[in-house]
Amino acid sequence: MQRLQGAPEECAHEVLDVVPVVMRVVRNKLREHGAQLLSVPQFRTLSFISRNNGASLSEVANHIGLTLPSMSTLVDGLVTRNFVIRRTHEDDRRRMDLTLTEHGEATLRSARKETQEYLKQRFTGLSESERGTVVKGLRILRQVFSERTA
Amino acid sequence: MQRLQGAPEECAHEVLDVVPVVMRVVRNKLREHGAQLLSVPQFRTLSFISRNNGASLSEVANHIGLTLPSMSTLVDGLVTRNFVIRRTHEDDRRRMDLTLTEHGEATLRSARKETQEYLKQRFTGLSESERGTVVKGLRILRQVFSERTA
DNA sequence: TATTGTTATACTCTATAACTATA
DNA sequence: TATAGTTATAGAGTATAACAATA
Repeated sequence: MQRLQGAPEECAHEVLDVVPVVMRVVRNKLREHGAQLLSVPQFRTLSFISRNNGASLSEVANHIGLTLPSMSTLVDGLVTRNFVIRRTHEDDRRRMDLTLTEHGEATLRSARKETQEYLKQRFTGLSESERGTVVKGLRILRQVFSERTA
Repeated sequence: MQRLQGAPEECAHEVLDVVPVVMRVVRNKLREHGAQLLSVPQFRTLSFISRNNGASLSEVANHIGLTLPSMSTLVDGLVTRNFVIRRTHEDDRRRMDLTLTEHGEATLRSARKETQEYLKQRFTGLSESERGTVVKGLRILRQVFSERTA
């Protein structure tokens, strides 16, 4: 079965098999992050808002891949925890402008750092070329799964 | 930034960035599976039991990476939906023997097929060599993240 | 009327703590 | 006493349906 490495079937199979396993490690690591534990969607939401200051709720929901009500609830939690500031947009009062607080930025930074630190360790056992393959593979996956194919 | 492809940092960064995106697509696809929608943990649990007939609850929990209570609840749902048979072990009456029903096997098969079918499509746009890279990268990831490092 | 967001409701996921049954 | 599982409880994630406010 090693010979169909280039087949779409094999890609599909490996994705279904491997991605959930990696995901679980990432989730557990993020959740360990001291008192300020973050779920994966919370982490991703903070990341997005940090990169897109003043984003609207719809924009965030769309990017993260949640429905609007789900994102509304999620952001609500982030506001309560003082990670996010939510104000109505000046011109269009239906929209919300989302930005991170200082505390939100700091939490995001340290959560990202801790998690990456941990993941990094896992990769030190590999050869440089193996790591290169991992990075290339993931970049291709990002491209494949970022397209809004619905 | 393209030049540090072989660095552990870059692996960590890509994992944190890309894996959640792919995961979401997989989850949504699994959940679309007709009336018999499965969550990712449910799907993985059915897969494991199918491959390991008569597995105990602890074994399943351990493999999937859930706590025993969480797995107990999850399996409870699968039993209710007639996907799984749960009986006490003959010799050690503390243990549970888990097996799939015919219906469970069939559901698993068709959920896997539909999801893989969908994922496959996404990969048809790639070159054979790109797909090879994806497969190789994922196999390395599996190896890295299967080790019980805690 | 169309768009942006929130609220209500309901399940699943998940953990920790406390418990029961068996060995 | 140690092991295998369950039950109780609680918070987060998520969806759909119904609603409110603004354009």
